[in-house]
Amino acid sequence: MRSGSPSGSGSSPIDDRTAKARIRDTAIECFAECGVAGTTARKVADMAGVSPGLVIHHFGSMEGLRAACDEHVADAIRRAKAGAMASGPELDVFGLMRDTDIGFTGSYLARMLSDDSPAVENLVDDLIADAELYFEQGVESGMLRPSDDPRGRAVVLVLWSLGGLVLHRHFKRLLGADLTDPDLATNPSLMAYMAPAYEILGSGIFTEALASRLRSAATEAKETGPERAPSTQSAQKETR
Amino acid sequence: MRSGSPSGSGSSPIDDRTAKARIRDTAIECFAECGVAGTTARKVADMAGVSPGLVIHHFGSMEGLRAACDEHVADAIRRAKAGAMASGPELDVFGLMRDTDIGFTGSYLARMLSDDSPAVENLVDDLIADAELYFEQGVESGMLRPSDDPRGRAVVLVLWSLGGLVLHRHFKRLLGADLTDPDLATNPSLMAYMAPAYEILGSGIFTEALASRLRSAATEAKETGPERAPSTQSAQKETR
DNA sequence: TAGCGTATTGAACATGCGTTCAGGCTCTCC
DNA sequence: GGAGAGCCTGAACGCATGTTCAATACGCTA
Repeated sequence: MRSGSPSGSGSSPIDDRTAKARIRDTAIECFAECGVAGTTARKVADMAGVSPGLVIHHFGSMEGLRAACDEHVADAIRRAKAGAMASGPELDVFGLMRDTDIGFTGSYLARMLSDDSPAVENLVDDLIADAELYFEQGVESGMLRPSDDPRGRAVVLVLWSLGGLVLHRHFKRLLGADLTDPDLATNPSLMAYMAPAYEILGSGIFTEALASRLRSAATEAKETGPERAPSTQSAQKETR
Repeated sequence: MRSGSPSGSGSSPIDDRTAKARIRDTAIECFAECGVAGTTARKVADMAGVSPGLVIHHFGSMEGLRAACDEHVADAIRRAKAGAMASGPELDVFGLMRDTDIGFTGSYLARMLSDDSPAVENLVDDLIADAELYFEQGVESGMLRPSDDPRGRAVVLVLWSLGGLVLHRHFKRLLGADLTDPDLATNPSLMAYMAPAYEILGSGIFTEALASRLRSAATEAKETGPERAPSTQSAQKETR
């Protein structure tokens, strides 16, 4: 097997990555496609063309490999976002992966978001902080409506978007839109998702009649005191 | 160990479930808490107070157990929804779990949604069909705005909601709202999630200025022809 | 009471896993 | 040229897993 040493002459245009980098990239692909449980050291080793022992030698354990992948993907997304931010703020969070050039970033993130991982937690926190900033700028420039709870709105919108990414299989099945497509930016099928999403974000779904009813119910609930803690839903369920 | 036969006199108020039912319920709890990978036949058997062999004897294999749990949870949700529908349609999809009295339904669903499972797929399809119906009724009664794409809107809203359920750990961490709380209906902390959600669904987040800009960009894109396939985002990214 | 079928056990099996380790290979530097 | 360091292999180990199976306990029917 070829050594793939980075100190080589560079005459080989095929694959000049370190074996360690190759293992990491392969693992990201494998985690994204098979999930954490379906990814074994032997499978990664086979796909990367190395021995199982080398996987452990470079990353200490499978947990270490997983952590390295988390960090690498989080960094890639952060870099992409930083680049996007430098060239102008964005108003939406749906195009998170747009500028990330690593193909499996979306699928990988989709897998990892539902697990517990410090790196992913930090990434989510960053995305929300960024979104809150974007939204603030959007409000100032008159593009976005102000919110009673800017942070809450950012959290809900980012997590809805990321949740949609996690459920990308269902979106693909139901709308034909693949949110993890590496060529996200140029994929026309994405419109099946974006159009309804922008409709909702554009004007909401409630009519003014219902919205005012909900508002009055909420204020009423506040005045009655929080100990009754009636959910907003109760306003809709008065027929029951 | 006690037999737990269902043909008993019924004098034992402790647990009159069949061993098979006990295994299934325990497995749902275990799948919900530890995920598919973390759930082993021995662990389920221990928690249910039976031998590992009995788990396989009743369900054929771990895959069979998983399928039985899927079906059971899907049925429970469907039953709850049917009951709710009989007493009046609901306008939102956030209270999906509200009437489901089995504590781990929410957590279980959150785990299973991101995997592939025919039972869960059917359930999602049903939820979306129901939501589309609810929305239609809401439009007719003047509560909801009509949509250019009613099905697309239903798909996006249901999957955003379910995606939020999958990411419940992040919601809990960031807003303190636990979407998988068995006592969802009476949980006041849920407001931290519901308030921003209703704000977004109430009036959207775009101002009329941006909305009209997006609309004109979309029609322009349609007229230019689909072969260029510019995404809606391009309207926002003209500074880049 | 005898017989039968189901429920249940606990020991066993094969498999695949993560991980370890002794050793070979290939560079680099003295 | 020789020594050393790092990369890498492949066989091995111990372990946990899903599953099988013979044997036992129980409850119902005749």
